[in-house]
Amino acid sequence: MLTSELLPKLPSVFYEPELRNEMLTHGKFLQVNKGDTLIKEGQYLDFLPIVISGEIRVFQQKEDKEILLYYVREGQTCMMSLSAAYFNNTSTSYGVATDSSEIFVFPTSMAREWQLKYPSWNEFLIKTFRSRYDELLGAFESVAFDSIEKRLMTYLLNRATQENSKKIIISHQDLAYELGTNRVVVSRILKGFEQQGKLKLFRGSIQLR
Amino acid sequence: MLTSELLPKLPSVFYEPELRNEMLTHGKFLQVNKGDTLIKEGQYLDFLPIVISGEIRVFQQKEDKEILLYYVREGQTCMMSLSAAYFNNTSTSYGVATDSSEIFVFPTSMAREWQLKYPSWNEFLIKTFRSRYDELLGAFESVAFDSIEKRLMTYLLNRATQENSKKIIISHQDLAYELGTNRVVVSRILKGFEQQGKLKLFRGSIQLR
DNA sequence: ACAAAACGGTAACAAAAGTTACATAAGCGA
DNA sequence: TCGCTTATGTAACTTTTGTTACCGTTTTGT
Repeated sequence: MLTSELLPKLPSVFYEPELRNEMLTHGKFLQVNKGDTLIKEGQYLDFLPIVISGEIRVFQQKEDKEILLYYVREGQTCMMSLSAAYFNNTSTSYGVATDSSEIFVFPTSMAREWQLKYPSWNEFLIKTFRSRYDELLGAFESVAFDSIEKRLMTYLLNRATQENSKKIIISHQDLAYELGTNRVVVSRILKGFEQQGKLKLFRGSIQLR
Repeated sequence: MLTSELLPKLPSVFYEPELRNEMLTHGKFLQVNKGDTLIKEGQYLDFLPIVISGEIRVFQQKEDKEILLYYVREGQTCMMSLSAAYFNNTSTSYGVATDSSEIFVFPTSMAREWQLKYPSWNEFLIKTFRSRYDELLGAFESVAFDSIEKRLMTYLLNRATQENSKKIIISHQDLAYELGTNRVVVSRILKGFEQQGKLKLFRGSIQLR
């Protein structure tokens, strides 16, 4: 239902009142808990989610190895859902909430309709495709060209920037998951960084300097 | 100029006569030679190319290492051009003709206009985004999860399928470039495949069984 | 025909990353 | 508090991949 208190919650991209009304009519807000799986490989997606608050971690998985693709944050939607929306494909990635998050979902069938009706929605779609593509390309380059040592430092610096804090709260094991490598490898490299004075290690966190 | 002999040359995606007319009015056909570089990293793109015949190889490069992203073939356009068309970005990939090819180019400024005017063009754009994304994701997975041995075999099998021939004409050095590795590594693995009876090696070509 | 370039084989070694194993310490729940 | 789980440290070893060097053969350009 369209109420004045819900309206402000949709990202400002959707500035056209008419589009906002349609979104609120056809979609709904959902609360997801930390650790909830929103998208699984092979899953058929009939809804399209926009993140209102919180964060969704999107990654690839194969056997027991996983590797980070990107995060979906406030006002963004995810690529797999989008493309599934257009081609009735199933997802090939996983999406898990890293925090308790609020998302807004609506039927994929609306996405195409709106694209023709609302230039702002169309713009949003193209922008999403583009930025997700760029992020994936970045991840690709990093995996294809960089050593694990470099990827690890890049990850830490990105987190620090993103969270605006030099203290990064994560275990070595989880770092290994993010990079698609092994805990022992991560511990080894981190210890090296510490000895070079680049950071300080604590149980469960890393202090960058 | 719009002539009846040129009309059939545009891919059938653009079935709307009006769109075809516009394309032919604003764009032109270009002949490129084998080895010509169409797109360079950092290059500003003010045209959007559609491949009519031949093949464009799109890859990433960093220092002296390069690695294949995908090929642009008949009726397709490339992601970097597309996204550059929409956001005035420069390219971060390279595009080189693997054969003498014919491409159709038109100003990027038209792409946005047409998107609102012609559903078929819009469809083409979204489809391109989607399929390029999928291809990139495939390349990512392969680099992230597979050994070079597996990637090499996958590459050969793909080529065989694509060209509908079990004889693949390529040197070890060029195979190494495609996979972003070293010639000696490729020779070593290929020799192993040969000893396992999976293929037969010739100078400049590989015969799959 | 001749020299130069391209192609492939292979050895020997180096570096990067993954694996196994075991140890200590910190936190946590009953 | 006690026992279990999680987090980390580290050694020793293996596997994978990359590097350098050198060889002979084939192809190509002039």
